[in-house]
Amino acid sequence: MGRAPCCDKKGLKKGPWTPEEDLQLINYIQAHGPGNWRNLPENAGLQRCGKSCRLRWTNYLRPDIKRGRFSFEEEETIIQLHSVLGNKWSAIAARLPGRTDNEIKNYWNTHIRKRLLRMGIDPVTHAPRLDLLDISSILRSAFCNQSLLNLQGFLSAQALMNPELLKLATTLLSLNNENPDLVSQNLQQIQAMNPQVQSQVTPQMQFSQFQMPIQNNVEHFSGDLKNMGCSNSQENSVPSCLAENLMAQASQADLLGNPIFVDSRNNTNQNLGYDSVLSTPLSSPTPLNSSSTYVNSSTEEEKDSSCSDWFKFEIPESLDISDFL
DNA sequence: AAACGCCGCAACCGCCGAGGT
DNA sequence: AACCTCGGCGGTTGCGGCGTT
Repeated sequence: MGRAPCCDKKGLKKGPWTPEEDLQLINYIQAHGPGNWRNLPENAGLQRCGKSCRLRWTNYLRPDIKRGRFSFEEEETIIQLHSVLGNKWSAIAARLPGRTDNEIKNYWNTHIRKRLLRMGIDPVTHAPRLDLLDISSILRSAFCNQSLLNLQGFLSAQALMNPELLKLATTLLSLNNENPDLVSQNLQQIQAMNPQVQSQVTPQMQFSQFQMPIQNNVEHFSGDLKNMGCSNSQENSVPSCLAENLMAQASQADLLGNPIFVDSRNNTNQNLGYDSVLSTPLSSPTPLNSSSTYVNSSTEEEKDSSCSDWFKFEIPESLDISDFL
């Protein structure tokens, strides 16, 4: 049985709301409350359907609506929540007081989604796009923009997604004969986080001291690719059979590229990004692992630059990386 | 200055689930 | 159980503003 329209649409006005209509709606709701949206237009003297009134009120006229640019913290929150909730805009909006689902949806589609795509991150899975992951460009970008190479963050956040990247990083460090202290320092940090992982590669590199979950994911992931009979997806989206793997891998690092180190001793994450998201009360949104501040007047390019920090890592000045570029 | 194209956002559309009868 | 209404949600559209040519 076909559904009856929410109201008789004959003679009802559509399109942009006028200030007079807005005032009428505001005055009515302030005096009587929304009540039954279906009957509201008639009672308020508006030539609109109830649905239009409700949308106008909830998305624009509500007094607690926050207008203006999204802050960096809000943007981080949206990205993290989207990675968990998907396109559940209302659920995301519930954690961003003053923001509507429509506004968040628009902001995602017009800003965040495009930025993620530019960065080679699939906005659906939040994993690097396998077909576009260009190692040299990532490295070039990072090396040009930053003189810092945070090896552990780099490897944990990115190498686990791509065995080639892992190999490249290994080679990178192997070139670092002139600065063994840095290698030692990084490895000590890694070892401190995973003391039980045994060495599998060369003694000087000891890359297997990285987390076993990473290794397992890489192997598992490679296996999936083999099973699919494809080694390089042509599609933007990740094949559905890979989605779970990718999400699992993505969960190893938060969206700022900060690795979520799994402590195999007690099986807890040292970076509780998602947990903090999920446990955040509705009334008190938190910056979600952000120590940075974002000025509203920043440009999109500045935001891109900020996001380039996702690939930030430290690199010693003595390390010649030109061979890779 | 005009034409054109792109982009952002408000608003609309259609579907769905919950709840009432 | 079947039907109906309503509110809510996500996807899509279309208009206006802005930049470029």
